[in-house]
Amino acid sequence: MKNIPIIGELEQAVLNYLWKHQEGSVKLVHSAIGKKRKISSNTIQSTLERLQKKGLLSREKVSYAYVYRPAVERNELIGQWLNEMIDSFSAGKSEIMISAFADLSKSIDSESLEKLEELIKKVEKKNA
Amino acid sequence: MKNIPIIGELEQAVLNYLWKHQEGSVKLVHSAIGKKRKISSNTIQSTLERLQKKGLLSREKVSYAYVYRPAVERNELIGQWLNEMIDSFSAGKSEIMISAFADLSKSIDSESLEKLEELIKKVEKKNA
DNA sequence: TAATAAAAACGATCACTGATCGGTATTAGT
DNA sequence: ACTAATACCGATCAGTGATCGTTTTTATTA
Repeated sequence: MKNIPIIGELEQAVLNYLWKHQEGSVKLVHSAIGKKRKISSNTIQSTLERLQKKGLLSREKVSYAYVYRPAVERNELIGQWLNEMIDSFSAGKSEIMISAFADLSKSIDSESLEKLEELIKKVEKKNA
Repeated sequence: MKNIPIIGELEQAVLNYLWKHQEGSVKLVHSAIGKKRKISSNTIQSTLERLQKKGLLSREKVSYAYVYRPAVERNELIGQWLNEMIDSFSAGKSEIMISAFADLSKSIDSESLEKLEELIKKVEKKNA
């Protein structure tokens, strides 16, 4: 649960692909995002391996190729990362929440607002 | 407004110090956090310079030493990072907000909850 | 079972960046 | 002008992401 790894640009793209498509082999991922970048299959392979070592992907051998899958949810990852950030800057969680919200609120939809309100009510009741 | 820099451990500590104390010279910062780490004044100095180059600190010459100050608010910085993170993972801002909130809600105080509620109401009115 | 083709594993290089510090150049007071 | 404090310069070292060529493994099939 320690060290949330910071990841590079290609790693990010690969993760995004896998979050969207559930799974992928070296070949698939290379076809999807490697070819446009004109990088070799090997580069994709080592990127997948790196992500797996970091615990962000899991893999399973199917026939004689690995199939990689995300080992963490996207939101979970961002949440952990945010938490780590907040802790290392010893910032107040509530304040961050609020100021982040003020920033993001421009692009938040009314449905989500309702969900947030519900959550808040729940927490308030619990704390009462 | 591009490239928000990721920062190292010492840089973090230095930033934390300056956020807490408003300002500091090389000497001061070194006394406060450099000595414990048994690192030279120069190391602190180049760290301050690096942060300044990144736009996270400003500085002003007082007599013949620089005084460094934070150029960004802590919350603002974290907010920007969070935003960048969310964008680069093309995640839905609303969902992130909600799931992050669910995570952090355990440690959020009632005062902050009220603030959040107010903010939400404001946004709702605007969107109405 | 031996050959083959596909994929994995290994390891090397390169670039960038944070941490670290020694030495040299500046500069503000006396 | 002299001196001490400080800034500036540049060098080294370590970690890591990106990149790829080469070697090894392995599942299939001839």
